[in-house]
Amino acid sequence: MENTLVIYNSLTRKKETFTSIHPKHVGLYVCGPTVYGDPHLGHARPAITFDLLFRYLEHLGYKVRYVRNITDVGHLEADADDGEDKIAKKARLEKLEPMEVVQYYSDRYHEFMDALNVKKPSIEPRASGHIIEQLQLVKDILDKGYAYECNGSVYFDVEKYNKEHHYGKLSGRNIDDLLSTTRDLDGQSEKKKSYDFALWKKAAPEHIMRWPSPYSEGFPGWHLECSAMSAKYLGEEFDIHGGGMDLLFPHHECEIAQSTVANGHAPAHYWMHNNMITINGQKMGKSLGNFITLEEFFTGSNDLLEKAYSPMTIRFFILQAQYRSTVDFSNEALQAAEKGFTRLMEGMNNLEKVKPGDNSSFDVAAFKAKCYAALNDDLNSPILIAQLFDGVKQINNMIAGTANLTEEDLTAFKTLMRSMVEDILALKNEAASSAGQNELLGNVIDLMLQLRMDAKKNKDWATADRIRDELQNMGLIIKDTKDGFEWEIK
RNA sequence: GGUCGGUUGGCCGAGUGGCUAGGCAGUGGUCUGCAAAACCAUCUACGGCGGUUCGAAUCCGCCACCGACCUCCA
Repeated sequence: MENTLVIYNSLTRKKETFTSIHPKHVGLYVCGPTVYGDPHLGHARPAITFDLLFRYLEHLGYKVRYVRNITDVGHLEADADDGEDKIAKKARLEKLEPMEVVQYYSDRYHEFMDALNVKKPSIEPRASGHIIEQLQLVKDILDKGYAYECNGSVYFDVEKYNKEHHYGKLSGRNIDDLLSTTRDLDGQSEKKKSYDFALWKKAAPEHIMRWPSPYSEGFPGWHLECSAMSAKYLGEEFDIHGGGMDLLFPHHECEIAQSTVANGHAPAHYWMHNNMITINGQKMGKSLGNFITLEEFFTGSNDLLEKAYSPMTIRFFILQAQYRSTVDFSNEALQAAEKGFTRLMEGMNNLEKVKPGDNSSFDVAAFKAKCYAALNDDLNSPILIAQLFDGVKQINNMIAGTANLTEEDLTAFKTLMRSMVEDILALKNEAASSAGQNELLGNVIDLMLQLRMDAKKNKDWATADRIRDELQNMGLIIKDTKDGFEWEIK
């Protein structure tokens, strides 16, 4: 009877019933953005996926501590052979302080996440603010003998670790396969094995972002921040670790190895990975240069876009696919999502107008059970949305008088629809909010349309049509309804 | 090359061993001074070849194609 949330655990490759370590509390860690570029559609996917999880867990009554980091240090440039920090490189190009770049893109990220109605995490720690914790972790791993120092850099000894643990258990790899498939990278010659990874990296002379350490002036390794910060804020053992599928290997694999050495056990019980957004069947990503930024979506300023798409359209578009499936971008799909979203929002508006009847023509409890069943099955948002469209159909039928609910059932139905749409999927009516921003303008438009109604009553079609056409030319959408009119700003 | 995943109707996208996914588009209808919008109804499907089964798009095998990871990536 109680809600039983089942989530797909990447670690076991199975759907598992979710049980939190501490009753009624959930620790959730999600890999956040690297702030050296404008947020794009790919960033929206994990943010929205785990926002849904965050909201649903809270809805179920859990107290959730949601930690999502900001990576502002550390990652190596793929095409650069100097091992230069990404952020430092961008900073030099733009003649800015690295922290200025970080600040700018962090703000941009937050701005667009707000637009997408993504709830802020409980804690948003920065890698650069946790150098001490990361250095402690390096020392700990060194002391335990699972790392070695070479020319001021410290590397994790994968081979040694693999003797007692399975390095690759998350991503389904084994150490022998890795040997033959790793490429040449900077510092490869310093490492004992190509699959060893850096815990601390000595900074090249031109490197701006650097911190003192017992090993060298340098910066922490690529995967260390998440191990350090998750342990700091959620404990050595926590419930759920999330992130994009592209982080599964090596990033999360390395995290597991580091944390396992430091703490004696693996960090997270459940690992969740959202799939990628594709464009023409290919992953949308920075390295491929085929990404569309969120700003471009919202303004339509990209050649690939036929028009602008609102934040809620993007959110709905992403929620229309289950998080473990790829979503293929196309204008056709976006426009379909836009229309579907509008239909859902109109249904929600109509819900307010529904009057109770003497009996109930459909089963609210069964409908409710279907909604929860969808969410409980590994956050199956597309199924939930399909159910909600059934709800919309019922709303419209009730307005038309071909369906009805008793007062008690109607109250339950309204509560359910609102909590699903507004609280859990976090979709909101954009048209209503934009009109509400300017009361004076709204009143003027209402007056004009009232005059049009009068003209219609007098069969003065010329005046009626003129008012409609001119308002439309100004960018309004005018809709006649049975007993009046509706309008919105396009 | 290794590992993993996918292939559903015009498009997107769920799911399941036999019972309508849903949205968009299309078609028919209702409403309407006209138009738009809205609402109602409705058609087209499960990559190929074998196998298991009373029955498979759903399970198994093979093949084809696509993608992800193996390098920073959401």
